[in-house]
Amino acid sequence: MVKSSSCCEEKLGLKKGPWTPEEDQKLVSSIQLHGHRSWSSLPAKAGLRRCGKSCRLRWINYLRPDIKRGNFSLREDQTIVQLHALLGNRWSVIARHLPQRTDNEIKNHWNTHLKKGLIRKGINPTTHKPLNDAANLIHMAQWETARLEAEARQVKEYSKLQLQNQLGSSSSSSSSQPSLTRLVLNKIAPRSLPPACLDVLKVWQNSWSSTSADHSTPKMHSMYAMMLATDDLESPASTLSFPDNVPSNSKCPNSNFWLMNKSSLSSTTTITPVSNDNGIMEGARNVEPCGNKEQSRGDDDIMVAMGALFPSVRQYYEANEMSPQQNLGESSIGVDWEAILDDLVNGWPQSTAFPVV
DNA sequence: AATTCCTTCAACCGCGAAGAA
DNA sequence: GTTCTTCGCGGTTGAAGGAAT
Repeated sequence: MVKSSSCCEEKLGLKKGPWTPEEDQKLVSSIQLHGHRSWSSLPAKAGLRRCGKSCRLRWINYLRPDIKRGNFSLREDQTIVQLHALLGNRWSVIARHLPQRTDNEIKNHWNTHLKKGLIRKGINPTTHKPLNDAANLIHMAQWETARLEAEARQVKEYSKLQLQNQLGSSSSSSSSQPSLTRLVLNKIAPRSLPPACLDVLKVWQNSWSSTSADHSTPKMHSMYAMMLATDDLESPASTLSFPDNVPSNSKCPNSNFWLMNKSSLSSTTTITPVSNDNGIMEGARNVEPCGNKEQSRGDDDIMVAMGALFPSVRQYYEANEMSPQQNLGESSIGVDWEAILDDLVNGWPQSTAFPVV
């Protein structure tokens, strides 16, 4: 198969394809000497006729000294499957929890081994639910319905806001305000309220109640994993995303849903949902903050979504005067996502069962 | 032994995000 | 505020090698 050439190699005559031992040696020597702060200038320094991108990939996926090669252990397989159930195909995030493995290696291992293993066991590798699970299809449909309703309401709400803003500020020219249509088409609409999570919660509640009857095998419902695996409670199919410059009056009063953002995260206080024996999320527990976590947590968006969810969940239950068992405990802003994820990987919540290969 | 089919995984590509100019 | 450059990510490809016919 003939691939189209990338931007650089055709013009500059750069080499592509498998690396030779000589090229590897040049790359390693150069990185040892100069580091790799600028991949674009590295090939020239190293005397390589490769593009910086190719050098970076070769180093990260193959030459880096802290890479563990060889077969994946059962423990690693389980970790990958569990994280995939939570995160989806976010290989780079998954790779952070397997420090000696690269995202590319994990991705390949998933596609060649783990995915097939799940299918053989009758588990949908995308949803991590049993294949041909009629109940799951219903839940998916409920999820999608809730999402569409929430998005429609958000657009409607924003339409009102736009109108109010335009009427209120005669100084702002119409051209500086993007049209609603354009906003929708460009997939930029603000968060308006009530938050989408409340729609989601209805679905979620149903999903829990439908499974909680099975006391002998409490399960973490896929809806939960699905929610975790989405950014800010959007479903994987969501077409909306949101800018940060939403007018403050469009945000939810009496809810800290919107106050939760990446910059608000700290490792001081923690909140984690806890399942009771019936698999119902019933409270919070504190988790000791992790030690020195060098890696950034900022891009773990789903963890932000998770943190954003629980205060709103609690409020939803309180507003609906639901039983204390279904409350979700105290809200807090600082969340130690590393600890939560570690807990999940290491078997928490105790009463929930992830699909394991 | 020759051929075809299948599996694996290193490497490439395009895209979006972030930062610099 | 806009344009350009660089980086990082996820999806995909295709060469190589093994298995099946």
